[in-house]
Amino acid sequence: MPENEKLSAIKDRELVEKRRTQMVKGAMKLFKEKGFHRTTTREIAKEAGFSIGTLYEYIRKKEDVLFFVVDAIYDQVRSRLREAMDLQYAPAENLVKVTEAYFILMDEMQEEVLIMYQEVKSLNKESLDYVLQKERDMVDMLKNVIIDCLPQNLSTTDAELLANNIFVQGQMWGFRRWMLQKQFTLKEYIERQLTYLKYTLHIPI
Amino acid sequence: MPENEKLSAIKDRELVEKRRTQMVKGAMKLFKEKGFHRTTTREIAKEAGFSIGTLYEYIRKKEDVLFFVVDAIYDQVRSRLREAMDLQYAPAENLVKVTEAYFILMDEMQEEVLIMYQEVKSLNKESLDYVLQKERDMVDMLKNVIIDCLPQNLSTTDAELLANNIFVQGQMWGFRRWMLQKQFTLKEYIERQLTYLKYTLHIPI
Amino acid sequence: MPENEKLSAIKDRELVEKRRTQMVKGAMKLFKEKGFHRTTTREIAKEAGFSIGTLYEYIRKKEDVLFFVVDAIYDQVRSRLREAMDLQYAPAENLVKVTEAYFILMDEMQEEVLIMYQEVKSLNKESLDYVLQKERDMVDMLKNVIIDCLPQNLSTTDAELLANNIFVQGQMWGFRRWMLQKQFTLKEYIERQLTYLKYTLHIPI
Amino acid sequence: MPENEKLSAIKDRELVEKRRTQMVKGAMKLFKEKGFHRTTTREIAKEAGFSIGTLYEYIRKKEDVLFFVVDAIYDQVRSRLREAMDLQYAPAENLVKVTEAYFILMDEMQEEVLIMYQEVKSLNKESLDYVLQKERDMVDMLKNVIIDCLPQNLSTTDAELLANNIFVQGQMWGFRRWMLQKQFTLKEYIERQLTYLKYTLHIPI
DNA sequence: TATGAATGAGCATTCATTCAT
DNA sequence: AATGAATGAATGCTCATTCAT
Repeated sequence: MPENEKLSAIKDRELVEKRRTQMVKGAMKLFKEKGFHRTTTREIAKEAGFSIGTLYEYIRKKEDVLFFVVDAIYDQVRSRLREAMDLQYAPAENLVKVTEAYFILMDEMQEEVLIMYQEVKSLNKESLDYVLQKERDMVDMLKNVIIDCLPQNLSTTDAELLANNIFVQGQMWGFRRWMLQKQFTLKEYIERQLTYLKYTLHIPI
Repeated sequence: MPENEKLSAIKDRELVEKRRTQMVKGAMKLFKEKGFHRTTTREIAKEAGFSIGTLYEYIRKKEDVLFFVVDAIYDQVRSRLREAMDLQYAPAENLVKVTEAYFILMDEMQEEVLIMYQEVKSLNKESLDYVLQKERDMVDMLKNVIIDCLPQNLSTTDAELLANNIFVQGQMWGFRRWMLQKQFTLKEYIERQLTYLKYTLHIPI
Repeated sequence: MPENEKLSAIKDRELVEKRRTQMVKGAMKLFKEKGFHRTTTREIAKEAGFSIGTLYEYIRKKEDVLFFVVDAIYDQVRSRLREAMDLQYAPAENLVKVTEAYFILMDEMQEEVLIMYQEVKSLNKESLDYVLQKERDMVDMLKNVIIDCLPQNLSTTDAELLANNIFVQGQMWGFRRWMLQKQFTLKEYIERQLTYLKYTLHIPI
Repeated sequence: MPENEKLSAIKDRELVEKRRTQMVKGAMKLFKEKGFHRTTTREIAKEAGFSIGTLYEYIRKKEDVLFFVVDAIYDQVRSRLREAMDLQYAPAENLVKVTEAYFILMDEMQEEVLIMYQEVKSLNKESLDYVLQKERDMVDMLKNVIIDCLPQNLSTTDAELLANNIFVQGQMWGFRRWMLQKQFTLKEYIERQLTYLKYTLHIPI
């Protein structure tokens, strides 16, 4: 968020960070259980371990909590995705490793991803743009990994679309769990999706 | 909805149907604009063309409106998907036609699909199960079309997963429009996704 | 208030009138006791005899209550002032009678006048303009009565200023009661102020 | 204020004085802009140049700030009025000079006078009495000047009432500015009011 | 059947005041 | 003396739901 700084009346930056962490942790739990709209600011404050008055020393509006939560989720996903990309392999192997890591990550963060999908619309335009840019960045990371494996008949534009496909396939493991997780184990799911991807990219199985 | 019947105090079935149609139409418009939580029952009644008192003759809780809306969306998608499947072609051709039709449909119903994704969590367990069953049915329809084109190395389980992939790729055209619709026209999007699908299914381009 | 109509969600005009009367009566009592800011909307509703929800069916914001109260006060003053002017006397006599009536009126409405003086600043610009116009109208009424008694050396501009003087002298009987009402009875106060006025206008005592 | 001393926990009298001056200056500015109720203690502290904690070292309740502000206004008016009275003229001339000075003063202090009129009711009884006594003192000063010009047919009681009239006419220049300052310049206003006063007191023009 | 006035629990947000440092 | 983080009671306002007509 651009004017991150102005959001809090508290001067001690470290304290702000600490309280925000408490807040995000508490709010995340509640949002998972009942969604943003059904969670009250009082509940958030209580779950975070401080009073409603204190909560409002660190935010201006309830919506700010949502922003901090969504932002934290994105950061978490991104940092873990980066880790996976730091291990350098040969292009095809790298794609497999990164995709696997991403799918495993999405499995672990199912609830958080659901929050993003269902509540993001409650953010204001500015926060939304900010957050969507983070998503674009992550897709770009995936895209670059794909580009390294691109066969001659596919372009970087294809890489972009395929990155989106993988991205959404990772998310769908969580938000379609009622359908997918009855049919597949995570391992099976990953294997099959990777197989389809390899066919598409003409990578030998 | 299982106890569809109990929902309304009104006896005249036709009237009930008429009022529900009005209600769904009005509510859909409002949900598209501001989501379920931000829409009030008063607004729904007004948009539907009757009073708040009358609205409550046809529902018991605000949530019922959401159910009717989501149900109507599913029915709409399903019936249009059926139409597309009624035209019989050779298996591979059929898959292409049905997928194309589905993607075009998802393009037209972007807003409605967004409602489903974002508000479904507000349904109670019973309604949710009912609605998810409809989604399963539709995935099954797609799955069957895929099965007819399945190469030897893929199983019906793969068909199921691929059906899910297509299903979500259709939806993602709408809910990731901020990313996809800047890069692709609908036609391009469909062509590319079909190409990847063909590679996966070993259908010659 | 210009868009008086839009202020209420209730359709029955008569009921609106009735409820507003209740509301104004209750609010006036509370404002006299503790002022606008110290009075809560809940107290207003209770004093008016209905629930907080009902109160908000008849207003949009707390400030609207203040407007209705101030408006009612002005209307009351104006209508009683009109009555006094309807009795036709000779010019000088008329001025005396009207001024007397006005002072008596101000004595009776001390509390209400205090509300006007102390709370009017809480009205928004539009309401304030509307209300000040009413005050101008009343001053004009007084001015016209004075004009009929004007000696040669005074102009209509003087009449306007003298009208303002009388107007404020009437109000000051209430808001400076802690000083004036210890020294003078109302009768004495009126007599003396009239005497000074007669000297100024060269009316023989 | 009677227990002026008890109000602050700070021992150093000079410091107390300095802080109060800062506080009054800042609060006055804010009260002019938005009134007492709409100004928060935080804003007052900030405008005064210290922290909210420090503010509360020099007051006990928010209301105390109002008292200090009103008290300061009264002192300012009184001291300037005294200055004007120190220049000794002949009685009639003196009255004119003092009244002129008072009107000019009221013109300069319009905003402050408005604060007094509109917020004084928020003071507690004790502070109110204290403050009203100051107003009485000032009226007395004016009264004495009038007494020196009194014609035979008017008593000291008349002098008191006429002092009140002048007093309020000075204030009304500010609080009825929306009406008066469109019709008159300050000079015109003063001239006319003085003329009426002279007629009343039988002072030759 | 239809209406819409009434209700009040519930919510986000504010702000005077305190107190440990 | 000064600071500013913490508190929570208080408040304006909303809105799903009911029910008398």
